[in-house]
Amino acid sequence: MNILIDTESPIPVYQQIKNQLKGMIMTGELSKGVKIPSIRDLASMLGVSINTVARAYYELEKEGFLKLDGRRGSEIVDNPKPDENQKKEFLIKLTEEYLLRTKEFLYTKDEIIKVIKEKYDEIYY
Amino acid sequence: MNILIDTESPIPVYQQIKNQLKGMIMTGELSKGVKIPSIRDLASMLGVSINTVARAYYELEKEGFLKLDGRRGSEIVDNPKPDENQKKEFLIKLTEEYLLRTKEFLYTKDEIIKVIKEKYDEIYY
DNA sequence: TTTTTTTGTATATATAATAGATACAAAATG
DNA sequence: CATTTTGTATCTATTATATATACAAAAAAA
Repeated sequence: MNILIDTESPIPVYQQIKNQLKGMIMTGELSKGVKIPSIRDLASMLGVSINTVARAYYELEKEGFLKLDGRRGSEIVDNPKPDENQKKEFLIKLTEEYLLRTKEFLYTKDEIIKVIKEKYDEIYY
Repeated sequence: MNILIDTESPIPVYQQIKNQLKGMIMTGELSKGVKIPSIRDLASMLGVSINTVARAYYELEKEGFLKLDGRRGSEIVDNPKPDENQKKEFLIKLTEEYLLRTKEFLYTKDEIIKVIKEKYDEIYY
């Protein structure tokens, strides 16, 4: 369970947790039936309050990724295939946001693509 | 004066304004001595409150980019050359954050670069 | 000059989001 | 049983963002 928290990021912590878990679920790194750490344990591992993790889990449950089964712990209930349309839209939205932010220094297209190529493998593997 | 506001973005509006202006100043698109729109005019153009633009201008003044001269309007007082190291670091940080967020759906390098190429011109011009 | 408009500024407020501490009850564990 | 561990609920602190509105000085118009 390798979750990275960036406190400098404008993305709230509960979302960072949620999104990284979601990625692990959709790729099958966390697969159906697997028990995930209790809210308390993960909170303690990450050094955040239990409510922060609880919110991440709660939203993942709402989206059908896992089940918070009473007080029996939490486990993955589905590894949905990402909706291709939604996936495409998401990338577009993230990219627009990203490029807008780069305008603080105004980079050339080539500069940006170069860094993407350099960082991609580092982040993805 | 082409400033884009993304209300969906986690980046606050006043920062979006500030950062895009900063970009224009550093590239010389807005150069020394140029009068920039009044706080009210820009606020009205962008559809935000005057305080939001005022905050952007105020912070740019604090950083030495422009002067809010009493009630005589606002003008650019400097076109600092971006520190190349800082500029490079900034792009790397943004890119890492961006790629980390894309992991919610896991894209190929080519998918990402394709969208970057498609969106770049749209955002930059 | 006098009046009107336009400027940046200050204040007070609404709203929302984030995250935390803490207590609770049900289930699992021993 | 008793204890520990679970998710849940509640209440609160803090901060950030953005707004409306009023103000006074300067500029522009009359």
